[in-house]
Amino acid sequence: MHIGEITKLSGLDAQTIRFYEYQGLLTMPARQANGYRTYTDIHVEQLSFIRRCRMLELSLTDIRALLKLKSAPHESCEVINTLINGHIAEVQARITSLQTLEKQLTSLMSCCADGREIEDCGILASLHEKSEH
Amino acid sequence: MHIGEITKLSGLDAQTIRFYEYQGLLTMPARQANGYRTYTDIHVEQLSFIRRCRMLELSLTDIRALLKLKSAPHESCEVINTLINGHIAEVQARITSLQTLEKQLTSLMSCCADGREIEDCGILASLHEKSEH
DNA sequence: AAAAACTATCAAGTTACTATAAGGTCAATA
DNA sequence: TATTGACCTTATAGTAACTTGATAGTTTTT
Ligand SMILES: [Zn+2]
Ligand SMILES: [Zn+2]
Ligand SMILES: [Zn+2]
Ligand SMILES: [Zn+2]
Repeated sequence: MHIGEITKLSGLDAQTIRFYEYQGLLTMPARQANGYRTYTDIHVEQLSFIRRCRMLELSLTDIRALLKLKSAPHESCEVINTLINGHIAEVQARITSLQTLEKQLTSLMSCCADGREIEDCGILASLHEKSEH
Repeated sequence: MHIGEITKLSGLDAQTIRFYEYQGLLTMPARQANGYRTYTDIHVEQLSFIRRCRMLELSLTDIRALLKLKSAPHESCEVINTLINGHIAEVQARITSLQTLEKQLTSLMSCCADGREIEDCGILASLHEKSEH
């Protein structure tokens, strides 16, 4: 199949698919005499795998690592657990950080009321305060 | 003062300060005959303001908007409230999205146990599943 | 005088695409 | 047959906000 059909099957943009190929995440497809790429079901599977990983916001580096591990089927899968756990930790840390941010922003909002002029804006004043560390 | 001193006062890297100048976020400092930038207390204040905004993860575009508003002190500050509220909404949406992600990743982790070989890894199997939409 | 510290500019790398440009190929239609 | 339109190709640049590196000129210290 050509690239147009695999975009439909995989839900990925043609440019993105070529990009993954360039990044070494996708087995190189065969080429026709005219230069067109020819994909197989294997490519569909590979792209589905990548897409599922991306929806979990795994980085392309992480995905590359997973793909490499798949080629060593008899090693321990502990590395995979470690990778996913590391990713979970990143996500949790980011949630915590954003929750702190949300509190700060909400508190900032409470510094101002409607109908003020900009020179009296409590939000701007608060952003200008010297206090910190 | 030179750039080295203002890095200490502002907590920002010299390159970052030059970058902000290039981005039009910072009043252009005077130059000495040798080309060295000369900063004043005004620049320290401007950089502190930018830094505080960045710690709240406001974008440089948002900061540019805030700086522009400051030059119109008699307009209503409603736009500022809108900007910050919009930012809060972004943060909240991202938190929600990451919490969903965390659940999915935790559920993924439960698909595998220690001591398996990669070909039997439940995580990899799960990432390969066709089910979706 | 030589070395260390400071400053300058410019270019490239980071992430994972996305968009644009310019052009070759193919099938169907007028 | 000519041409339209859909499809494919490569290459380049842009996104966000820096960060790193290269190269070079200036000032201060030893
Ligand atoms: Zn990760
Ligand atoms: Zn206000
Ligand atoms: Zn924002
Ligand atoms: Zn496993």
